[in-house]
Amino acid sequence: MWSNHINYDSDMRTHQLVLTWIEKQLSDGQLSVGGRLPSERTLAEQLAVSRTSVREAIRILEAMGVVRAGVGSGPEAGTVVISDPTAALGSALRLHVATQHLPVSDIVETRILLETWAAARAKPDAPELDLAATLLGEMDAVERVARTADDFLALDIRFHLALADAAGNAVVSSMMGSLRESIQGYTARFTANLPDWDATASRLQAEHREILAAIRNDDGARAATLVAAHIEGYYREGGVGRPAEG
Amino acid sequence: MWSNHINYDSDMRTHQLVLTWIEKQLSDGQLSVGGRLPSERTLAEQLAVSRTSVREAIRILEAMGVVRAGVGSGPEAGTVVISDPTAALGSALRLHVATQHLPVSDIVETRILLETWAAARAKPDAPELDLAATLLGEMDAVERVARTADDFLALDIRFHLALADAAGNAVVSSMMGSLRESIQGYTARFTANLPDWDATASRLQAEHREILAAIRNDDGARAATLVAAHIEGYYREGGVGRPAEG
DNA sequence: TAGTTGATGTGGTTGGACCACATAGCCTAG
DNA sequence: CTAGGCTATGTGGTCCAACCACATCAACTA
Repeated sequence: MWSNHINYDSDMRTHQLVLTWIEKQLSDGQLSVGGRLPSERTLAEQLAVSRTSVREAIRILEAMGVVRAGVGSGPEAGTVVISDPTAALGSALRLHVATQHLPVSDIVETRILLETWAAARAKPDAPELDLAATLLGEMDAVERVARTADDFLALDIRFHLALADAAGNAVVSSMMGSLRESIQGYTARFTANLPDWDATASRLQAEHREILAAIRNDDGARAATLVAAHIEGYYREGGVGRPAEG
Repeated sequence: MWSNHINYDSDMRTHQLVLTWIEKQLSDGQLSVGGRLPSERTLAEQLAVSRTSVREAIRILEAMGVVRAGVGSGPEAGTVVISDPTAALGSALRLHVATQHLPVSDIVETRILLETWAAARAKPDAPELDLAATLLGEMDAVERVARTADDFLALDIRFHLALADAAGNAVVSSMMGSLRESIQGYTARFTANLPDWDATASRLQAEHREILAAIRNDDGARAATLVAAHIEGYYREGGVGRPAEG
């Protein structure tokens, strides 16, 4: 029933045939990250389909973050296999938020779930924590010099992603990134309306340091608690998107 | 007519322009689930692009689970807006697993995380639990009559998804579904090799009933513990350890 | 009245053409 | 001999004009 057998004579749409062929190349290891697909014209000829169908398949893979297409010649050109799961998940989540079928509150709630788990699981000596510490310093610098929320938030996102990465689970990392991306505009919108950004930034930084310290002390439970409070507090301060009572 | 304020950056690829236009229609509520897009030819003319570019955009939306394209005439034809986030996330995860950049162990781990949370959060009177109970009965019937692992597993998946749905978080539900889909072939592969399927099925059913009972008793903590043991035990029985990482 | 048949409109597919781009390599001026 | 410019080549990006299979509906026919 779940056989991996490919029926090339079925009523499958042409671009799906191409898609299946490429996915099989990936599964079999004949194509891997960094590798390049045959040119669109070559692929069309090999699979006996039109270039249009090949392009539709490639467009899907591009949207999924599996390939990157580049014009011209040289190493940057052609269609090359990459691996950017966050792009695909983020686009999908953003689109479905647009259809009103994915409440922002559910996204925030899921983010808390994943990030809390990551904080609890992160090892005190994870190298990603060094990056997180560096980012904290940069946020301090931004606060002293420019005091712009945008720059601070960009670093804040990278800090939280670094914490998630420290848990060592690629799926959780990707999902975290995509969740952030899908509500990025939403977050920035009410951040701009905060009454006292400097105070907020200072508080966020203090909380960041507490979280990092807890992880460094191997106190996963405390780190998780702090992370949950940190995120919930931030969104509550914006006066929006409070997840259901819990 | 379409006096939107989209930034028509000249460096944007044509299909992305179409994508942006459609996404804006969704955000503005001028397009919603159940609604139909203009025909490909009409859309091409309105946006002053080729039908090819329109089709590439639609192909992406289709892969993202945002639209469904149907030929012919009538209510089932045309390109209609749907909302199937699971399809997009599942395809993306499956593709990236194929590129060896998302370890199956990470997916299983994430599944345990999400499903444990869902079990702990599900309300005892959630209507989805009735469906879960019905599915348990059907699994019993399958076991008595046919004893095929495939049919049983199909119901098993629906049971677990029902539990996830009971938590009332659409993002978690979608992610759960996509995680299952992405490792479906993987799961079925070693299930076929289990030494005594009947015994395994009976044990799984007993555990299912325990989990459901715990949720009905409003004992979220116990339900979560049972779910974690249930999933971990299943994958362990299949002789699947954590894939070597390095 | 019941069945057939054609018109209409949908997405699906194809081949060909042209464009912008980026490299590699030849080729000329100095 | 070198440095610069120019051309050949190959890539993806875009567009067009067909044709197909399909599904409905309305007009027509027995």
